[in-house]
Amino acid sequence: MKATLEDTIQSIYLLPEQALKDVLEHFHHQEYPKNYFLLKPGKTCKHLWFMTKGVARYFYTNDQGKEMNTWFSLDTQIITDTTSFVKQEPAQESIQLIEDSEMYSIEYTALQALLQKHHSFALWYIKLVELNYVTQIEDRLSDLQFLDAKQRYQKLLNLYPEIANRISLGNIASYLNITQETLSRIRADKL
Amino acid sequence: MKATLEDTIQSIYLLPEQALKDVLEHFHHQEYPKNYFLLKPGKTCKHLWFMTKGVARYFYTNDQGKEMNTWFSLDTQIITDTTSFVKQEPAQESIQLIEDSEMYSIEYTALQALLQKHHSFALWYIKLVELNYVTQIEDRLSDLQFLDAKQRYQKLLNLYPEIANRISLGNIASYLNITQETLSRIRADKL
DNA sequence: GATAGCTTTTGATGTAGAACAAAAACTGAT
DNA sequence: ATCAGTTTTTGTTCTACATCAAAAGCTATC
Repeated sequence: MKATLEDTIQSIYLLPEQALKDVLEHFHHQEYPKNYFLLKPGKTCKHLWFMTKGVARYFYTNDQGKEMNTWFSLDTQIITDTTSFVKQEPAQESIQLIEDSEMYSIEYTALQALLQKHHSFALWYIKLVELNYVTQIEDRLSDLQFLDAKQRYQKLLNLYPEIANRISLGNIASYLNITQETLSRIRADKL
Repeated sequence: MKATLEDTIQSIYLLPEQALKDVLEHFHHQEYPKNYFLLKPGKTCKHLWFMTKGVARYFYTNDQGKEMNTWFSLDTQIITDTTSFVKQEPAQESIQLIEDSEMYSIEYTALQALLQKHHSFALWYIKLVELNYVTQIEDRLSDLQFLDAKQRYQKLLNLYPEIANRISLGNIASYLNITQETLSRIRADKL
């Protein structure tokens, strides 16, 4: 059974009926094909997306032109380039879909207006930022600091059991900050 | 010239007079000596601190008992264990002062009450979280992913020119995720 | 079912930084 | 000034993972 946008919103922080109605009117449903770019470097991130189906990857392109994944969003996650979105300044990373995907989105300006208009929505947004941005990033940070490649891979598998089927080895390796050769050896249990 | 607590608060997001007054009444001034622990693992972080003078380090103790620094706060920064504070669950890390320090603090419950009471304070807290937590952690995350030890050290020196005088080599090395031997060699320019 | 284009695996060699050990340089208290 | 404790430096060896190269396995299209 598929969660509705309303369920997702209410699960973050309960909004009174009036505010909820107003908020829902500012979200728009969209479908995008595999390989579509939600964000490219140099562009300012204008949206907060609630993905309902699909997969996205976040990546940087380094000086040698190599793409380095920093994050994946699977199915029911929130997507945005936090730094670009909150500061409304040009992004440095790309966000690209790696499956056909469906999502709801709200624009930065609409979000700001709703934050000013509804005290309850401001409290909702606090929960969203605290739980979805802060906690997630901190987790990832401590993984990078304390775990080796194999442990990071196992933790990723635990978090997203389907990841091995839906995301290519190269993309996962890049996220883990190791080469695909190393990840292949980890899978074959030679490391 | 020393910034007041009021200046610091207002620089994040301007509060109307009534809310500001109410907020200021819930902050308390404190002084703690060098080596004092603001937080120990297993304890829930109940405070948000605004340091006005001093230095703190954040660290984990790993299974082998080795302390690993994850962050420093110098002088005018905001201190808290974000994950423990926002979820009100036991912390995994320690926060310890490495100089005699002065700060203002507000308690979790007081903060929550103020968020409910003042719409403007909720908007203020959104800015605080967006700029002080999110942006900072994301920065650190991308450093860890893309820069080698020497580049990370140079960036740290750039950000806090006084750090080399106020924080020991061992503590800095631990933060950079390298051994003190390696940092010593970087300083001597042998790497 | 042959061809082309990806993706994954296997092998050999190289390197940044760890680990261990010990010396040298500070710091501070007596 | 002297001794004890801490912090920093120097030297050697070791290891996780990178890099380069090539083979093997998929998948899709005509």
